Amino acid sequence: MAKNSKSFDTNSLDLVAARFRVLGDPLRLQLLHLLGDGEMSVGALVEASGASQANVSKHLQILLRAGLLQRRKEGLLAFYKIIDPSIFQLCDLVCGRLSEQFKADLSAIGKLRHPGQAAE
Amino acid sequence: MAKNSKSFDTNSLDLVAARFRVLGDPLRLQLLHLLGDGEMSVGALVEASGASQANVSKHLQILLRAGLLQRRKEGLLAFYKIIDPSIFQLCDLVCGRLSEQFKADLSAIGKLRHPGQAAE
DNA sequence: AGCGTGTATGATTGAGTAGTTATATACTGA
DNA sequence: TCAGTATATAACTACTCAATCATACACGCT
Repeated sequence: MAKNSKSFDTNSLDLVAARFRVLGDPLRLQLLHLLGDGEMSVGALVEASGASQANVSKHLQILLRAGLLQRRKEGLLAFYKIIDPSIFQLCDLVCGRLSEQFKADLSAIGKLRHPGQAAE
Repeated sequence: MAKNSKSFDTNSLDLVAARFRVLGDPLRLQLLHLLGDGEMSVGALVEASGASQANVSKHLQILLRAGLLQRRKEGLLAFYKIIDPSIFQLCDLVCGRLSEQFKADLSAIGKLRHPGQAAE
């Protein structure tokens, strides 16, 4: 019998957390977004992102090893593309939630100016 | 006119990445999962998670400041609860994707043992 | 072969942060 | 008031990791 009643073991939590951490970098999100329109070469991603070649390449490896990207070599060029576009659902969920929070925060700030009978 | 054609400015990417990073820690995911069944006190979370009181409290502050949790004080106790259960959709998406990848990896390993004309 | 281009990678540095320990704060009850 | 309990926080350590620089690797060309 398990010592506690958690329905997830530590290992699963680590895996999910690691996946979230892969998405937790602005440059990686930008690369994913750029690849949303289709396959691109490293050079094209470097130019479009404005980041250094070494840095772009390194982040592409991280996304590749995470199983989010696919790599195809053609002559000198390496083309990357998104394997499963469902990641964008993740980003959309986060974006939607963030903008909701912003709206709520703005509303809260508004209320601060009318501290009337705030029944909180 | 924007200098480039990216549809996201750097700031939005930072915000989304920061939100993903909040979810990128196993203990925070565990706390969120525990809170999935409803409001809990810090002490209860400490016991259920097995982590130290200081650590649990710190991670709760992170989730609180991120706008994922709500806090209610009752006497000595502090109760936390999830504001928007839609975060679990995020976790579900990630879990689903991860298990798909595992299945694919297993299948790939299987193919290694029959390098012949493996027709999947 | 050597040269040039595109991409990957090792070494290093610096920033961020998870965990611990100890302490501070807030509340309850005697 | 003081003692005790629940929670938050400060100081510290150790680790992770993003960015840069330099270099290695892979491929096409002449």
